[in-house]
Amino acid sequence: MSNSKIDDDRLTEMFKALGNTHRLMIFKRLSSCCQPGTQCDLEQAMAYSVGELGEGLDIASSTLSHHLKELHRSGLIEMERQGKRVVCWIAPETLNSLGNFFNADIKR
Amino acid sequence: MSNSKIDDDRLTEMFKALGNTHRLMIFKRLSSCCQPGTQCDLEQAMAYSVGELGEGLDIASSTLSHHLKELHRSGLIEMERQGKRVVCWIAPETLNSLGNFFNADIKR
DNA sequence: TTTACTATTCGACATGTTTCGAACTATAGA
DNA sequence: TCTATAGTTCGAAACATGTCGAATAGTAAA
Repeated sequence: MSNSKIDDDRLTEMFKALGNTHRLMIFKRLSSCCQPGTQCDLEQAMAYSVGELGEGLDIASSTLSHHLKELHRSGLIEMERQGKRVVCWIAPETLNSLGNFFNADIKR
Repeated sequence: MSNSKIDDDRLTEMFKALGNTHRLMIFKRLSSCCQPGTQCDLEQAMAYSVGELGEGLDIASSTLSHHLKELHRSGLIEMERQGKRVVCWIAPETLNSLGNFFNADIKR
Protein backbone atom coordinates (compact mmCIF):
# COMPACT_ATOMS: atom_id res chain seq x y z
CA MET A 1 0.00 0.00 0.00
CA SER A 2 2.53 2.50 1.17
CA ASN A 3 4.93 3.51 -1.56
CA SER A 4 7.76 3.51 0.95
CA LYS A 5 7.44 -0.05 2.16
CA ILE A 6 10.71 -1.75 2.82
CA ASP A 7 11.22 -5.48 2.77
CA ASP A 8 12.16 -7.27 5.96
CA ASP A 9 15.78 -7.96 5.09
CA ARG A 10 16.38 -4.32 4.27
CA LEU A 11 14.64 -3.30 7.45
CA THR A 12 16.74 -5.66 9.54
CA GLU A 13 19.90 -4.21 8.02
CA MET A 14 18.76 -0.67 8.78
CA PHE A 15 17.98 -1.48 12.40
CA LYS A 16 21.25 -3.32 12.73
CA ALA A 17 23.02 -0.22 11.40
CA LEU A 18 21.25 2.01 13.92
CA GLY A 19 21.87 -0.44 16.75
CA ASN A 20 25.31 0.93 17.53
CA THR A 21 26.00 4.03 19.59
CA HIS A 22 28.45 5.61 17.18
CA ARG A 23 26.35 4.99 14.11
CA LEU A 24 23.23 6.29 15.84
CA MET A 25 25.10 9.50 16.74
CA ILE A 26 26.15 9.91 13.12
CA PHE A 27 22.62 9.31 11.90
CA LYS A 28 21.22 11.84 14.34
CA ARG A 29 23.77 14.43 13.35
CA LEU A 30 22.87 13.96 9.70
CA SER A 31 19.17 14.27 10.49
CA SER A 32 19.47 17.32 12.67
CA CYS A 33 18.39 19.85 10.09
CA CYS A 34 14.78 18.79 9.91
CA GLN A 35 12.38 20.82 11.95
CA PRO A 36 9.21 19.07 13.09
CA GLY A 37 6.48 19.56 10.56
CA THR A 38 8.72 21.02 7.91
CA GLN A 39 10.05 19.43 4.77
CA CYS A 40 13.77 20.16 4.74
CA ASP A 41 15.96 19.69 1.74
CA LEU A 42 18.01 16.80 2.99
CA GLU A 43 19.96 16.27 -0.18
CA GLN A 44 21.39 19.73 -0.25
CA ALA A 45 21.35 21.25 3.18
CA MET A 46 22.69 18.46 5.32
CA ALA A 47 25.78 17.14 3.68
CA TYR A 48 28.46 16.63 6.32
CA SER A 49 31.97 15.54 5.51
CA VAL A 50 33.34 12.34 6.99
CA GLY A 51 35.70 14.36 9.17
CA GLU A 52 32.89 16.51 10.54
CA LEU A 53 30.84 13.45 11.36
CA GLY A 54 33.71 12.05 13.37
CA GLU A 55 34.08 15.09 15.61
CA GLY A 56 33.44 14.30 19.23
CA LEU A 57 33.07 10.59 18.56
CA ASP A 58 36.57 9.69 19.73
CA ILE A 59 37.17 6.82 17.36
CA ALA A 60 39.91 6.16 14.81
CA SER A 61 39.25 7.41 11.30
CA SER A 62 39.37 3.85 10.01
CA THR A 63 36.62 2.93 12.44
CA LEU A 64 34.57 5.92 11.37
CA SER A 65 35.00 4.90 7.78
CA HIS A 66 33.79 1.43 8.60
CA HIS A 67 30.66 2.76 10.33
CA LEU A 68 29.81 5.05 7.44
CA LYS A 69 30.16 2.12 5.08
CA GLU A 70 27.67 0.17 7.17
CA LEU A 71 25.19 3.05 7.20
CA HIS A 72 25.57 3.30 3.45
CA ARG A 73 25.25 -0.43 2.82
CA SER A 74 22.02 -0.53 4.79
CA GLY A 75 20.59 2.24 2.66
CA LEU A 76 20.37 4.85 5.39
CA ILE A 77 22.83 7.34 3.96
CA GLU A 78 24.30 8.47 0.67
CA MET A 79 27.95 9.38 0.08
CA GLU A 80 29.78 11.29 -2.62
CA ARG A 81 33.27 12.63 -3.09
CA GLN A 82 33.54 16.40 -3.41
CA GLY A 83 37.12 17.38 -3.93
CA LYS A 84 39.28 16.28 -1.06
CA ARG A 85 36.28 15.39 1.04
CA VAL A 86 33.60 12.78 1.00
CA VAL A 87 30.23 14.14 1.99
CA CYS A 88 27.34 12.18 3.48
CA TRP A 89 23.65 12.82 3.77
CA ILE A 90 20.54 10.96 4.82
CA ALA A 91 18.95 8.88 2.08
CA PRO A 92 15.87 11.01 1.37
CA GLU A 93 13.15 8.38 1.75
CA THR A 94 14.63 6.88 4.86
CA LEU A 95 13.06 8.90 7.63
CA ASN A 96 9.60 8.52 6.17
CA SER A 97 9.98 4.83 5.43
CA LEU A 98 11.11 4.04 8.93
CA GLY A 99 8.53 6.35 10.50
CA ASN A 100 5.87 4.55 8.48
CA PHE A 101 7.08 1.20 9.71
CA PHE A 102 6.16 2.10 13.26
CA ASN A 103 2.99 3.89 12.30
CA ALA A 104 1.44 1.88 9.54
CA ASP A 105 3.53 -0.57 7.54
CA ILE A 106 3.89 -2.98 10.40
CA LYS A 107 0.14 -3.38 10.73
CA ARG A 108 -2.09 -5.59 8.65
CA MET B 1 9.54 18.17 24.66
CA SER B 2 7.90 14.97 23.61
CA ASN B 3 6.68 12.90 26.50
CA SER B 4 7.81 9.76 24.75
CA LYS B 5 11.43 10.73 24.20
CA ILE B 6 13.89 7.94 24.72
CA ASP B 7 17.52 8.40 25.58
CA ASP B 8 20.18 7.36 23.11
CA ASP B 9 21.37 4.29 24.96
CA ARG B 10 17.85 2.94 25.18
CA LEU B 11 17.27 3.70 21.55
CA THR B 12 20.47 1.93 20.53
CA GLU B 13 19.39 -1.15 22.46
CA MET B 14 15.99 -1.14 20.78
CA PHE B 15 17.46 -0.87 17.31
CA LYS B 16 19.96 -3.56 18.14
CA ALA B 17 17.10 -5.77 19.23
CA LEU B 18 15.23 -5.16 15.98
CA GLY B 19 18.36 -5.67 13.91
CA ASN B 20 17.96 -9.42 13.78
CA THR B 21 15.67 -11.26 11.40
CA HIS B 22 14.08 -13.52 13.98
CA ARG B 23 13.49 -10.78 16.51
CA LEU B 24 12.04 -8.49 13.85
CA MET B 25 9.60 -11.27 12.85
CA ILE B 26 8.55 -11.68 16.45
CA PHE B 27 8.10 -7.95 16.87
CA LYS B 28 6.01 -7.72 13.72
CA ARG B 29 3.84 -10.61 14.82
CA LEU B 30 3.20 -8.95 18.14
CA SER B 31 2.34 -5.66 16.43
CA SER B 32 0.03 -7.16 13.87
CA CYS B 33 -3.23 -6.26 15.57
CA CYS B 34 -3.01 -2.54 15.07
CA GLN B 35 -4.94 -1.12 12.18
CA PRO B 36 -3.65 2.14 10.72
CA GLY B 37 -5.32 5.09 12.38
CA THR B 38 -6.89 3.07 15.17
CA GLN B 39 -5.86 2.78 18.76
CA CYS B 40 -5.79 -0.91 19.51
CA ASP B 41 -5.62 -2.32 22.99
CA LEU B 42 -2.17 -3.79 22.85
CA GLU B 43 -2.07 -4.93 26.43
CA GLN B 44 -5.07 -7.12 26.15
CA ALA B 45 -5.61 -8.11 22.55
CA MET B 46 -2.17 -9.07 21.42
CA ALA B 47 -0.66 -11.33 24.01
CA TYR B 48 1.02 -14.26 22.26
CA SER B 49 2.58 -17.12 24.11
CA VAL B 50 6.25 -17.91 23.64
CA GLY B 51 5.35 -21.07 21.77
CA GLU B 52 3.06 -19.24 19.36
CA LEU B 53 5.75 -16.69 18.64
CA GLY B 54 8.16 -19.44 17.71
CA GLU B 55 5.87 -21.01 15.11
CA GLY B 56 7.35 -20.89 11.65
CA LEU B 57 10.63 -19.47 12.87
CA ASP B 58 12.48 -22.78 12.78
CA ILE B 59 14.75 -22.16 15.73
CA ALA B 60 15.36 -24.09 18.96
CA SER B 61 13.22 -23.08 21.91
CA SER B 62 16.31 -22.04 23.80
CA THR B 63 17.19 -19.67 20.98
CA LEU B 64 13.65 -18.31 20.95
CA SER B 65 13.85 -17.74 24.67
CA HIS B 66 17.09 -15.86 24.23
CA HIS B 67 15.59 -13.58 21.56
CA LEU B 68 12.56 -12.80 23.70
CA LYS B 69 14.84 -11.93 26.55
CA GLU B 70 16.66 -9.48 24.32
CA LEU B 71 13.44 -7.87 23.16
CA HIS B 72 12.37 -7.58 26.77
CA ARG B 73 15.69 -6.21 27.99
CA SER B 74 15.59 -3.50 25.36
CA GLY B 75 12.15 -2.44 26.52
CA LEU B 76 10.29 -3.42 23.37
CA ILE B 77 8.10 -6.12 24.85
CA GLU B 78 6.55 -7.14 28.14
CA MET B 79 6.30 -10.70 29.43
CA GLU B 80 4.23 -12.40 32.09
CA ARG B 81 3.57 -15.95 33.16
CA GLN B 82 -0.03 -17.09 32.84
CA GLY B 83 -0.32 -20.62 34.08
CA LYS B 84 1.82 -22.95 32.07
CA ARG B 85 2.53 -20.31 29.48
CA VAL B 86 4.47 -17.11 29.32
CA VAL B 87 2.70 -14.46 27.29
CA CYS B 88 4.31 -11.52 25.52
CA TRP B 89 3.03 -8.22 24.22
CA ILE B 90 4.39 -5.01 22.78
CA ALA B 91 5.36 -2.46 25.42
CA PRO B 92 2.53 0.03 24.94
CA GLU B 93 4.54 3.24 24.40
CA THR B 94 7.04 1.62 22.08
CA LEU B 95 5.44 2.05 18.69
CA ASN B 96 4.75 5.71 19.31
CA SER B 97 8.14 6.44 20.79
CA LEU B 98 9.97 4.89 17.89
CA GLY B 99 7.64 6.43 15.33
CA ASN B 100 8.30 9.80 16.94
CA PHE B 101 12.01 9.28 16.70
CA PHE B 102 11.82 9.25 12.93
CA ASN B 103 9.22 11.97 12.71
CA ALA B 104 10.12 14.51 15.34
CA ASP B 105 12.39 13.54 18.21
CA ILE B 106 15.45 13.27 16.04
CA LYS B 107 15.13 16.86 14.87
CA ARG B 108 16.19 19.97 16.74
C1' DT C 1 56.38 16.90 -8.58
C1' DT C 2 56.23 17.16 -3.86
C1' DT C 3 53.55 17.90 0.04
C1' DA C 4 49.52 18.09 2.89
C1' DC C 5 44.99 16.77 3.69
C1' DT C 6 41.16 13.57 3.67
C1' DA C 7 39.43 9.24 3.64
C1' DT C 8 39.58 4.03 2.73
C1' DT C 9 41.46 -0.62 2.90
C1' DC C 10 43.84 -4.23 5.20
C1' DG C 11 45.15 -7.44 8.81
C1' DA C 12 44.88 -8.52 13.49
C1' DC C 13 42.82 -8.97 17.82
C1' DA C 14 39.30 -8.79 21.41
C1' DT C 15 34.66 -8.89 22.28
C1' DG C 16 29.76 -10.04 21.24
C1' DT C 17 26.12 -12.65 19.12
C1' DT C 18 23.59 -16.60 17.45
C1' DT C 19 22.75 -21.04 17.84
C1' DC C 20 22.23 -25.67 19.66
C1' DG C 21 21.30 -29.58 22.91
C1' DA C 22 21.13 -31.00 27.62
C1' DA C 23 19.70 -30.08 32.02
C1' DC C 24 16.66 -27.67 34.78
C1' DT C 25 12.25 -25.04 36.61
C1' DA C 26 7.33 -24.03 36.84
C1' DT C 27 2.61 -25.25 36.29
C1' DA C 28 -1.57 -28.00 35.64
C1' DG C 29 -3.91 -32.13 35.54
C1' DA C 30 -4.48 -37.27 36.01
C1' DT D 1 2.67 -37.80 43.48
C1' DC D 2 3.66 -38.65 38.86
C1' DT D 3 3.45 -37.05 34.21
C1' DA D 4 3.09 -33.98 30.44
C1' DT D 5 3.50 -29.37 28.79
C1' DA D 6 5.84 -24.86 28.39
C1' DG D 7 9.89 -22.14 29.01
C1' DT D 8 14.50 -20.95 30.82
C1' DT D 9 19.36 -21.48 31.93
C1' DC D 10 23.86 -23.17 30.94
C1' DG D 11 28.02 -24.24 28.38
C1' DA D 12 30.16 -24.64 24.08
C1' DA D 13 30.98 -23.83 19.20
C1' DA D 14 30.77 -20.99 15.17
C1' DC D 15 30.43 -16.73 13.42
C1' DA D 16 30.09 -11.56 13.29
C1' DT D 17 31.38 -6.98 14.88
C1' DG D 18 34.11 -3.01 16.65
C1' DT D 19 38.35 -1.37 17.08
C1' DC D 20 43.06 0.00 16.10
C1' DG D 21 47.37 1.27 13.52
C1' DA D 22 49.83 0.93 9.26
C1' DA D 23 49.67 1.18 4.58
C1' DT D 24 47.34 2.94 0.63
C1' DA D 25 44.59 6.08 -2.56
C1' DG D 26 42.49 10.43 -4.22
C1' DT D 27 42.64 15.45 -4.51
C1' DA D 28 44.36 20.14 -4.26
C1' DA D 29 47.77 23.43 -3.78
C1' DA D 30 52.60 25.00 -3.36
